[in-house]
Amino acid sequence: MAFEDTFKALSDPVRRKILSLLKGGMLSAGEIASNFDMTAATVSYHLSILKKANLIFERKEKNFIYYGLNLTVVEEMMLWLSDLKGEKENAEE
Amino acid sequence: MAFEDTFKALSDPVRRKILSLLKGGMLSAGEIASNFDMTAATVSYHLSILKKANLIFERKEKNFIYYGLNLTVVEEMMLWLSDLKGEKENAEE
DNA sequence: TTTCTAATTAGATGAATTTCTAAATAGGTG
DNA sequence: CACCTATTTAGAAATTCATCTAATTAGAAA
Repeated sequence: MAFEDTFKALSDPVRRKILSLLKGGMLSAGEIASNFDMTAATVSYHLSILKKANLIFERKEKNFIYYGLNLTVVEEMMLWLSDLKGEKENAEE
Repeated sequence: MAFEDTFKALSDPVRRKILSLLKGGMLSAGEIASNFDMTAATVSYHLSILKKANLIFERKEKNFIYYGLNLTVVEEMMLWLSDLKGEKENAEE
């Protein structure tokens, strides 16, 4: 839910791969899980972390749950990173 | 040393604060540590993780060790993040 | 060379993370 | 309703992580 959570969420390779998968469009929990060599429960755990970090959203349809990318928080991360770089060239402290 | 390590390194608030401190220029391990409420040993541990992730470099001088920002890997992270965003608008996959 | 200062390494410990299996929820279908 | 399918939740085990204290390394200075 906070900045902190976004960085934490991105720190795991499984979660980064989930986000990459979702670049192609929304996918159900099961479709996502089929890309990994781990149980659906474990993937569900990772989805919950991405959801808490606001990196994905869900839409229920029938008895499926579809997940999609939410990129608004990614902007904030990029701002933080470019600030790290920016001050070097401009040296306007 | 890898992409993985960069994200992991950035996932901790102490380490992010260290990077922010270094925006102002190089600092010795002791100067960095004085900004935190933890032992120098612990800060040293965080520095070692940032170093492994290639986010900082060190220069020894007298019996001090000065640390400075290394921003080349930050570029890679930003590319990864903007790719996440990029494919949405262009939809060229 | 002995001592002081700066910093890291080693080892221990508690907390957080990732994973699994088993059970629970919940929406369709016969 | 009874059952099937999709997914999550609960609880436990294994691993990783952040932190501390104590010891070590290494350079500077007396």
